[in-house]
Amino acid sequence: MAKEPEDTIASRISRVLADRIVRGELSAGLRLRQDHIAEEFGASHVPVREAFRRLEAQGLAISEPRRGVRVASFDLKEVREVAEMRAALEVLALRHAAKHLTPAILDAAEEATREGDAAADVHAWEDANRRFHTLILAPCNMNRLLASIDDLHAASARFLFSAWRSGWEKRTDHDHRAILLALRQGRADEAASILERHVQWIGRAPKSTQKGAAGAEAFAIVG
Amino acid sequence: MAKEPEDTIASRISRVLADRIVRGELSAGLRLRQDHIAEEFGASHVPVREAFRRLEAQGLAISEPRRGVRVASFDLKEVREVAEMRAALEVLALRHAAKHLTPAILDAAEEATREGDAAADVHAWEDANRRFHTLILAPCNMNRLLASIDDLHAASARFLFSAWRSGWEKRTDHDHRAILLALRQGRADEAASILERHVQWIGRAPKSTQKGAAGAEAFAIVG
DNA sequence: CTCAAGAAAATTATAGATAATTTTTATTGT
DNA sequence: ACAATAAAAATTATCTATAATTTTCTTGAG
Repeated sequence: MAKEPEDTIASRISRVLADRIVRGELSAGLRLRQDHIAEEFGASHVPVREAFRRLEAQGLAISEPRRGVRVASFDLKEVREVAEMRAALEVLALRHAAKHLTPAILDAAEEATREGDAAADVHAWEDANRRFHTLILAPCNMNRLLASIDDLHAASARFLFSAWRSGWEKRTDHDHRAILLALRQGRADEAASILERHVQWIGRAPKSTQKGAAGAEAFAIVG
Repeated sequence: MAKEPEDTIASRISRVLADRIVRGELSAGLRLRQDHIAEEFGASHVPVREAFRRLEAQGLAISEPRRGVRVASFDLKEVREVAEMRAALEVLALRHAAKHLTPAILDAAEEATREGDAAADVHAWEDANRRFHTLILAPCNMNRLLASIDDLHAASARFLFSAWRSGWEKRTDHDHRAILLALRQGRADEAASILERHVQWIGRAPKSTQKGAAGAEAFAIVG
């Protein structure tokens, strides 16, 4: 059969831990004890430490010498920072990707949007959302840029999952559709400017719910 | 006396190796053998591996499972990618920093510009250049953004040092001065747009030298 | 003389062990 | 009861050792 995509234990551990942090299974500030994690994965602590360095670079954990590693905390200010970085970088990526977008790619992105609209829970929505963004940006063919955007997506998703307490309510993503329409019509600049606005909504505008009761705790979570 | 700023061996190794890669002492594609590096630093290979993970995240090294780590290679396409990312992110940083800039900071940035103009070699110039950018951007107070910009600066500097074969020739940085003037006069938007253009010159336009002999090998190296 | 097999050396990835440090718990004096 | 302090436990950072893999070297067939 095919080789496992990950050869080293360290990369597997870092991927699993990153996923747990993003999904909120490991909450902010929690101490990550290398021996315990090593035991859980049936490994020694050496690969665990390597995984830690990776999480650190992704901004998902912070490490203090001799005091160990903990899950990175984040506040609204940081969420906005990530949103603005995403806006800046995704616009750049889209500008370069635009000329390489094919109808097939745009169809796939439209399908991802539909899946997002139909998503039954926040995780399914996030998955479809990420797929949409990746589909229209990947053709820019700039690996470093795409890697940075990926890390920022993870940070966004982390906020999304942590902020989402109540049930999931389906809705239609008009921004995604507007972006696709503009791209189909060759209006790349307009697509980019919608994307820029779209991404910046994260953690920015208070969301007006039907009850209006959520108050200051509710934020627009899109992107 | 004061504690060393770096407590762990791993971070010291990663800093030294990063510096060597950026300065071109370790050339692209070179294999980094953990035991040799460990021996040089009088350490075991465990902290060396942790340093590797950090260099990987910074884009200065690439690692293939079981095949070791080598110094990352880079081509002109990647240099442009980095320049465009820098442009996007530095503009964002400057927009936020602008309102916090004091005359004292701008004076220090002007001094850095003067030092750059007077620099006797490319390393001194790069040092002053980086100081200029850091001075005017740091007040944005967005740590994640600043960390990303730092990594991109390192990549730019690496290209600068590698491309610079001939002797250093002094010149006056008009862009830096124009940015400072705009900032002093409260025209943040104009400062940002000059900065955007300024940074993108890296690796972009062929540089016209007095001899005209350098040809396709010469690129504008500023920023 | 070139090229491919196979042996030898080097190298990676991981485990297990240890000293130093930090955190937790227990203890004592007020 | 409470704070300060001392003893105990846990944890980190690092080193040394080892199995598995890759690279290099050697050698023999065509």
